[in-house]
Amino acid sequence: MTRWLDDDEQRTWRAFLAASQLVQEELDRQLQRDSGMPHAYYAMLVKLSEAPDRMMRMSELATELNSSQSRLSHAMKRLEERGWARREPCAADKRVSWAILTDAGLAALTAAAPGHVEAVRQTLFDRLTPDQLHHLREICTALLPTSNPS
Amino acid sequence: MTRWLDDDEQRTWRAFLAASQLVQEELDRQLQRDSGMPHAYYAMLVKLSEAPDRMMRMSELATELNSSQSRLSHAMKRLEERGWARREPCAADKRVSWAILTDAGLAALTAAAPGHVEAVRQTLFDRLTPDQLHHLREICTALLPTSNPS
DNA sequence: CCCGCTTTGTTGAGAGTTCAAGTAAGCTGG
DNA sequence: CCAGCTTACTTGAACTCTCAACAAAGCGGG
Repeated sequence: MTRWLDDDEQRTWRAFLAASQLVQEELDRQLQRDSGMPHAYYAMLVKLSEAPDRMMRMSELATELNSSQSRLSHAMKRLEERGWARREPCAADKRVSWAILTDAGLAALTAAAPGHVEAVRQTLFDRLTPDQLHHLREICTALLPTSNPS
Repeated sequence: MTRWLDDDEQRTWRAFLAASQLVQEELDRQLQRDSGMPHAYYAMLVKLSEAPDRMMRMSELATELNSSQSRLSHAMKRLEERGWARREPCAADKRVSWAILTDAGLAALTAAAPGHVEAVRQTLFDRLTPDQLHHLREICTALLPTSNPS
């Protein structure tokens, strides 16, 4: 007995799918084109830049980014190759790697940020009313796992 | 003069990003795990199944799926390998390929649908109130290009 | 008619993601 | 204390996606 979607639900679902894909792809394309990095890398740079001493444990970074450890590990390898980040072993717990944002990485982030923010405005904020933005935030918060500790 | 995001906007943006990634990844994972196909393939099967004679031109399919032609072409190759679809040249316009859903493809879709719909309910509909769903639909519609013919 | 532009679609290389497997280190109960 | 479970992270293979380049067919003005 499948609980199929009715017509209204279908339309809502497809609109949500299309809109979220549109935004993600638009943002990814902008960053790739203008700054030569995918959005996933940008997010890593942001998180690291906000951390004390610009460093975080790999697993902590993965958690905050809702990323798999595998993905993060591959991505960090690329960031290291570009000189945007480096890894250091942790003396206290030898399983742990510290991910550290380098000066070059911070510079890359600083260079990329204005164009990215502008794109975010154009694809999201400029298209919605303040009321809609308020609703959107509540809706998205409701969808996130921390708000649904079932 | 970058129009930076204020604190409120930051939170809205990050919530939206996290929520839309969560839903997309959850749905993709469910389909891959239970039916051995990525969500992109599922969407192709759905569109073809709704088309007259279960066939569409490649470019039309790409447009409706908001997909690049390249992506669609690669994906269609896979679907053909699995026997879920086939391509036929169009006599009227020799540039065109018809993408056609096979019986096996329809069967695969039919088998995958219940689990997918259940996952959609669990990750989206069951977590939002009717009011929120209404708002969500309007918000997503506002984000889509057809509603912004600037 | 035909040269050039557009449309339709494919292909290959490069890059990112996923999944499963593997390594190494910390922890825990008997 | 040590066997076994868990945590942290890495690796390689398979797969998808993107981008640029390409081919082929329609189209349209001179």
